[in-house]
Amino acid sequence: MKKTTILHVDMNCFFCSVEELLNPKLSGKPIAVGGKSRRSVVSSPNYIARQYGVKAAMPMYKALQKCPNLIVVESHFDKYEKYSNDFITLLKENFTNQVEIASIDECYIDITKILNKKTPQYFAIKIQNTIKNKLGLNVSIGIGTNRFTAKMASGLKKPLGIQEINSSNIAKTLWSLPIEEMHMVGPATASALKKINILTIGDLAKSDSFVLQKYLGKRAVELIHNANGKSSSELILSSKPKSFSKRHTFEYDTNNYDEITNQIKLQTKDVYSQLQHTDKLQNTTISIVVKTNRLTTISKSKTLSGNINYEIVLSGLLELYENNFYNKTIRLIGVCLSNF
DNA sequence: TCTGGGGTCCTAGGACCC
DNA sequence: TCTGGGGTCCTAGGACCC
Repeated sequence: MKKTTILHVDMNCFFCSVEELLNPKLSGKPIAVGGKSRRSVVSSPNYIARQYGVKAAMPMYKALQKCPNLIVVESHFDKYEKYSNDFITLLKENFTNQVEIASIDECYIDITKILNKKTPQYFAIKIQNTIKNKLGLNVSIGIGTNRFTAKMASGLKKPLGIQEINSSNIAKTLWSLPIEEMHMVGPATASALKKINILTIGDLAKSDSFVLQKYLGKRAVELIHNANGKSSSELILSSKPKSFSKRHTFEYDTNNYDEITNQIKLQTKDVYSQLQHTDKLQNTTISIVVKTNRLTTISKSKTLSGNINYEIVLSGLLELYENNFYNKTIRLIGVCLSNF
């Protein structure tokens, strides 16, 4: 059986790169895509901004402290979506339809069947050139035998990098990295692992899955597999959305009934119109999400049986709000539709 | 005058059914 | 005369990703 070859293709600083394409005056300057209000954060900084210590998810005021001449550009999601669609279409038309969309700026490609004695590097270079020539965007490409190694590989060389992780170099490329740099290991898992002296991806690779399950539950097995370069190479070629949501952080915390319910109405309208493009409108779960301070999120939901329409959804959401949060001072309000 | 917004997946407890 | 066992659905919350 032929060995599977997966590429992970990642567009570098995607939002910023699109903004620079649309407005060439921005290039060569430190920029960050994100909101301009007092509680906004950075969605995407370009490489120049990163040199000043600006990072994604950083509060914008903090980014401006680190880089006073930072140019803040408000996001244009419709444009990013267009570039993202073009990116996927180019790959499918020029290479293979074995493409899994991982997010707005990245995908996995299974090139096993189109290799024909050529190397993965040959295709990686060809893909980089195609995206650069047709869209004007830079991509980093990771080569692996499965999604995990490909994903980790693309992160090793940026921008415009090509890196392979295979069984002969996994120890050298991956195992020395600190555990928090592993895909799917966030702050909570990293601190749990550090407590039991698992500090690097190599430590995790060599750890005992039975012991680790006591700390991480079922996830332990998959994480150890990944660290050893043995995860799934099966791509998910198409999937339907499982939920639609909207949320909004108020400029200042509020308990104002009109202000909050107006937000709920706006969000519901938006989210419901997305739902109409799906085929089924039955047994839908509606949820209200609230943040009372910056740390805690509370959600209240209920499942509506039978057929639904906009009026039923909106009155259900308003009822959830009134029954649970009326007169409470809140930081964020959100609505979510799921389970359809 | 600290930390957005849009998603996915998993887990745990309770209700309810047979 | 004091509570089995299997299964499913619903709800709430947490962790993670970009």
